[in-house]
Amino acid sequence: MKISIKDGPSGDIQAGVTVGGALSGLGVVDRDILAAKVDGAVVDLSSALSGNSVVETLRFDSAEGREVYRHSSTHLMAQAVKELFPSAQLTIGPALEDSFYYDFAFERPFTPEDLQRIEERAAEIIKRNLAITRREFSKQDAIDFFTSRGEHYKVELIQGFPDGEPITAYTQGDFVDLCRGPHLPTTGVIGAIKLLTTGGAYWRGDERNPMLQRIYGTSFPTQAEVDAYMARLEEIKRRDHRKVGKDLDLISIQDEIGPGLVLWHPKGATVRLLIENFWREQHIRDGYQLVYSPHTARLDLWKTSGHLDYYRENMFPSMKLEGSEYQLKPMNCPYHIMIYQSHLRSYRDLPIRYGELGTVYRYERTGVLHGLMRVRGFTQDDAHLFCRPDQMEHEVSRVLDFTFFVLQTFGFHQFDVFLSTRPKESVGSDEHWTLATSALEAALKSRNISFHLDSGGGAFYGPKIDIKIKDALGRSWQCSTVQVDFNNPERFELNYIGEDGKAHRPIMIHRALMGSIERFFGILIEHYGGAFPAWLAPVQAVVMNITDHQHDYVAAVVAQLKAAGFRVEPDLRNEKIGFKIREAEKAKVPFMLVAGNREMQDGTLSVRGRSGANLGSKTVAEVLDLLQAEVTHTQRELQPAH
RNA sequence: GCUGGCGUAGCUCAAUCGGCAGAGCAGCGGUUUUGUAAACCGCAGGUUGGAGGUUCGAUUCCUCUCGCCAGCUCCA
Repeated sequence: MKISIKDGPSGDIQAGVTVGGALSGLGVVDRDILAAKVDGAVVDLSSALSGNSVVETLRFDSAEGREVYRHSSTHLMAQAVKELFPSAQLTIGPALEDSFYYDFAFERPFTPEDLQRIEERAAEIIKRNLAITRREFSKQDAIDFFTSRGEHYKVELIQGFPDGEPITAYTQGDFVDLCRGPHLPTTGVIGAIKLLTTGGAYWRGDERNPMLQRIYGTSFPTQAEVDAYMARLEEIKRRDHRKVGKDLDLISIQDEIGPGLVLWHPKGATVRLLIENFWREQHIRDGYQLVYSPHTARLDLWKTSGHLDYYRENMFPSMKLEGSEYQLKPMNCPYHIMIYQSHLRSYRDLPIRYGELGTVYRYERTGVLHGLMRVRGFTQDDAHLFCRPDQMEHEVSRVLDFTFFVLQTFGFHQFDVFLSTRPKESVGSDEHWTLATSALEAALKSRNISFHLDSGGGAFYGPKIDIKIKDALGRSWQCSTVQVDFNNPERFELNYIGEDGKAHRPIMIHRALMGSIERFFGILIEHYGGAFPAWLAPVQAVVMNITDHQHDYVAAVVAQLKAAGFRVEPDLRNEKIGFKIREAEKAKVPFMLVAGNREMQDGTLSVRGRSGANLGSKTVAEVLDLLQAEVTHTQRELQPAH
């Protein structure tokens, strides 16, 4: 049979030879080959070739190769666990993006000491270099086999599999695991394994099921790569917005105030103010009308909107007042709808775009609260667009342009875009769903945005586009969302008078660019590690004197810089210059302006950039230009694309 | 909400077996007048998250409770 290796040789190979055999037969000998893709399917190197095929070799540099590598790593870890803790039962153990986990049914949580031992045992199993072999069972044989081994969770899994299809398991030494594969040829292929953490996880992800013990780990071809991965985890920890937020005195969340309720300290509030000012300016420029709405409303409003039926478990309890009930707002939409409703609208009025930095309150279960990322009171950068069906695609395109422009201004340049379509349970006609979904898709295509399809992932009231940003550490965060809503226009009986003199129902689009200011701020903190660009830095420069002689000079310079609109603070304390520099560095101030006698005589300042850059001596006028240039650097990006 | 872990000074952390709650930094008062990431001396700082219990005696052991952390589930 004819075998051709992708990007490699090809030739005749005897039928029935394994992939690995074919590779070596064609002279492709490479210990880094982990598995192969034959006619599109990822297979073991030990799998047999049955006919003419195109074989693509998979190494650690491909996502599929890494998946096989991590998957075999979970088996390696599971084998180590079974050897040390025979009573632990196997459940499932998949590969993640750059790590893996395995869930065990075990009578107690694993301790860090256990982890240490498991890791050592895993390293030992690597040294044993056990062959990893595939085995097929009939369903009944598989059930008998795993029952005899006491692996009751595996048996439950097998029972859920369709009848008649062969069931596969992989064996390495005494260890056998139910698994579809594929896997590495031997345990010795794994270079370095590192176990990370333990935690609880429900069987099949359902909180009514028993709690299993999950162990997370990672593996790489070399120890150096493991070390680099661990260093990255350290960096993530170092940038944690909860730590940086405290260190830089930006925000606090205090027991006395309540969980998930954020206090914005002056420096955090300064950054927020800058974000909000930018947001408002740009919205006005982009044709939005800004509105305000109260934090509470009669409960009836939430009955009409349907929130009481669909969202109650996420709402704060209502409060009684003067014989009626009031509800703290979990959403801004009903208010914007009521503003729309306050007049009879003409087709000429549309589109109407209402924007609000609207603070909402949602009851989140205690276990899900997380710093600024998940809170109970937060401000959405919300807007609701009311438009005619024929305007939908254009409006969505505008929102997309606006979103990318805003996100890029804040230093985010990588995005993952998802288009979510109709879920099983939904309202609205097929016609509406098709119209809206194709409008969203057309808008994405018109902007040449590549996206992933999340089939059935839409809201019950309409399809949506979600945009996830990637931060400096490559992590994804969901912020922006554009959602079409068929539900609210119906519930509130929204109308506009068309050209034909008749009432028509407008389309409503919900959208948020940053999502929540709290979360976005948390992401920004971690993205920049607290070192905000000059236009966002709460303090842009600190002017420091070397001795008391320059006291008045520094005070005068600060006054001058402040008058020019910059956020500048003096540091006139009786401290050595090294100490003042250290404090300003710790506070992540972009510029440190030092004045000694030399500078005072020349009317200059010695300029130090963040993290030690010596920018030399500059006159006060030159410093003003420098600061202006830094701020304008961002402002240049502020030109909307349309 | 569930499983596990943890709450000690503003911050970071000590305190042996249940036996006088301690250090560094920050703060305050002095000394020092300093050249690019930590000058020196002194002072002050605590209901050990909260409530109850065991005990001659509880930061330490037990119960409850509040909060935080990790994981699960859920989400902006």
